[in-house]
Amino acid sequence: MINYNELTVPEATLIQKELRSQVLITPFKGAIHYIAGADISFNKFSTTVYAGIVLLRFPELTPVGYSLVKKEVLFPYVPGFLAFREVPALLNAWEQLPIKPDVLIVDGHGIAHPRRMGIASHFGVLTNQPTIGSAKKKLFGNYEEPGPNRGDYTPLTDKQGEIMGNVLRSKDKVKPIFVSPGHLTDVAGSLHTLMQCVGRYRLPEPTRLAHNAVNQFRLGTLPEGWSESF
DNA sequence: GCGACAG
DNA sequence: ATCTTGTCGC
Repeated sequence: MINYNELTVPEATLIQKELRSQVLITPFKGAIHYIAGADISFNKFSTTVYAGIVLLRFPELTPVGYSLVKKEVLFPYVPGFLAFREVPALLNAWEQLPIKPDVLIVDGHGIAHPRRMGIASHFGVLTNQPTIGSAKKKLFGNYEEPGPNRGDYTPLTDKQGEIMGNVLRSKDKVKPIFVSPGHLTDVAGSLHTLMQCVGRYRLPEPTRLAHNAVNQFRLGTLPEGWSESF
């Protein structure tokens, strides 16, 4: 694989345009037995990132274990190019998983991106894995504010009216989250699956647990590697 | 030129 | 993303 650390933004843009043709937006078939959440944590001004993937049983959402990996990253955070900063470390965490989930939820957007290549789509294409993008803020597109109750949602569209994903109120009266298909699933399917992952918090369980895990890892409370004890 | 801008 | 205490609303 290409070394993302030495890329320029123009070069990264070319890679996104190439990968874009490989993204497959199609209804997800089959049952989901395992689902996972991926996230990254780091200290401000540091080049060390702490990546993690938490595996859960589905639909119970009971955690099975987590994969934690530390890595040096030089590519800076540039809106629209998050994948070049976080994907390398996440791939290492992915390789370390003893069981691959049927679907992976990534913290960021899927095709709701200027070039349809958000981090969830990027990771999905590289691993040939069904992925869903779940972000806390909009990156690209237009939408109407969804209703105030849990479960209310509105479409996120591009400048041509094409629906890229949905804006979902995951909890009563909290800021909505942005859900879009990454790879090997579609807009309706990604929303449906994600809704089944929302518990009593704003963020879906896979993402929330992954966020907790990488933070504990960064702070030295959890060890690197694969572990089944929480 | 101006506003927007995942983590 | 991370750093942070109290504070407002349900």
